[in-house]
Amino acid sequence: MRIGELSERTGTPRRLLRYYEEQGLIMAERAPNGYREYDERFVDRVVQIRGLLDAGLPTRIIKQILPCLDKPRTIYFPDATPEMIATLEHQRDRMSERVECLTRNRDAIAEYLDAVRDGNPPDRVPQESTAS
Amino acid sequence: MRIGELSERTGTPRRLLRYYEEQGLIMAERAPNGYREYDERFVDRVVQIRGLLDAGLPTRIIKQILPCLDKPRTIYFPDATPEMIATLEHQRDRMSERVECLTRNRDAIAEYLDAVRDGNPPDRVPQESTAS
DNA sequence: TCGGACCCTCACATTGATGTGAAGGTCAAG
DNA sequence: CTTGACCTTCACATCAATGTGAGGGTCCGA
Repeated sequence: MRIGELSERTGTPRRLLRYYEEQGLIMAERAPNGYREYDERFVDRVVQIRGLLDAGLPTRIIKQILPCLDKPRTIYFPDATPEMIATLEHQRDRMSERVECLTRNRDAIAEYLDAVRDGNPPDRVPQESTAS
Repeated sequence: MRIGELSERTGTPRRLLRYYEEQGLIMAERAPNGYREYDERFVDRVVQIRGLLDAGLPTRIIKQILPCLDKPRTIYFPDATPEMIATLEHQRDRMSERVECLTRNRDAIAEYLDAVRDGNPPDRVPQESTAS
């Protein structure tokens, strides 16, 4: 598919698809006329990239971790330098911190919302019984 | 405490503490001489702000959700407008999405690291053998 | 063959979070 | 009283992610 379709299917402006390529996050084939040509797996890839960007990771880091995230491993273990390992471990831990922070605050928001909805004093333990 | 101490205790540049104030995230008292004066609870507050910023939330949103996160509720339920409720629900869901994305990718990194460690000879101990 | 819908590159603008430094006030210790 | 370590505001700089648009090529259908 070309950039327009990928853009629509991922909800990502063309401009950004080109930017991600410039940053080395995706590498498109080129048709003889110069048009970028993407295959199906770029859809998930782009969605994944956007998710990570939204979660606060810079493209520089995303570029480093993306290669390890392919389902069929394309990166051989011997290619992993000690520096890369260290980077990955660090990023893994940083991501865990982010998860904790987000979870904590999200739960606090949820608790607040529950309290507001119930109109009850917030000194009780809220419980879920609604599945929307 | 004054801005210097808060800066040191939170690992946050003074510049940013003033910026957070400018963005309405914290409101410092002023000493008669104009110096900002912070009490203990600002330490946690600033750490929390930084965590949320790092997790991709803009100051605009953080400002909206912070008031609901105080341990002893300072915001009364009647103050919650429907718009605010909707905003909070939306942010709560967005944060859940972020958590899922981060968790998924972090687990993939962890899995990769495990595989690398298993597949590599144990001479991966951090040591410099730079024969460059 | 022409128009419209694609695509290309290039380049400048903007926004949010930050860095940095100038110019100056406050205050405690020497 | 002076010095040095604080603090103040103001303002410009940077960086990453993104917006926007000019200027131009490609290709398909009327």
